Amino acid sequence: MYTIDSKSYPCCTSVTMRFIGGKWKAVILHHLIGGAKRYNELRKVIPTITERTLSLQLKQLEEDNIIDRKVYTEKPPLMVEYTLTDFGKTLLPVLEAITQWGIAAPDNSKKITKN
Amino acid sequence: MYTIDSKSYPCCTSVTMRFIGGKWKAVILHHLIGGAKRYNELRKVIPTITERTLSLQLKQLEEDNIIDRKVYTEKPPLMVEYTLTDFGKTLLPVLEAITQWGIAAPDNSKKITKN
DNA sequence: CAGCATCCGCTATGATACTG
DNA sequence: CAGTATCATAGCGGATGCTG
Repeated sequence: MYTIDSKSYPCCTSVTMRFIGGKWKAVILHHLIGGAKRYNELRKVIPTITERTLSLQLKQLEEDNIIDRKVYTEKPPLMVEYTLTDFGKTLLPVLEAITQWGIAAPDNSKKITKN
Repeated sequence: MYTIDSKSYPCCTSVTMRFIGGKWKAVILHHLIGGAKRYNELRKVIPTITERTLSLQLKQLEEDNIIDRKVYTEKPPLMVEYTLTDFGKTLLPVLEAITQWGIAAPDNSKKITKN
């Protein structure tokens, strides 16, 4: 049994899902593998996420110390960059496995269409 | 861009999360890696899941052709076994990566307590 | 044993408009 | 540019009781 922020998780698998579960977190992290990205750059590569949701997910990832948020300007227009922390980088093998499966999946399931 | 059941997914990562995302699916699959398990066996190894949720998640995994449901009796008491399908087994590398990260995570983050 | 039925609150996600 | 505010909704997950 594991405890995170006063909540219980029954096994190691559920611990991982606590950090990268949900609809968007793995996708965001996937796009940060190549290096730092700005808020609007993330929006462009994930066109179906809304501003609000992206904002909330980034905040949570930052709280979990998986990504780092750096502000480069004092006054508008703002310039903010997001990068993986060292802890976040320990997720690389997981993200890689998730990505590879997603690439191969359309060949293995009729439900998935690539277009 | 990918399409599954008339919904759009912006990248391969989000496709994978469509199948194993959420709080429980990866946990359930993790416990099926070793072979077939019955409904109540799953409940025992995942004590914090409710009957209803386990039931719903199993149904969804079955619909996605990730697990197979076999009924071995005609009349009560019922005997039902769940196993990974061949398609489900393609998830093994992903589940393995998720599990390994969960095992190592408490050493890398102060937020996680093992007890 | 392996579930379904019902009710319900919470959280996640979304649409739109606005701001430092 | 990088968000926040507000409002709204859908689905997840839970509690309890019942059934073939």
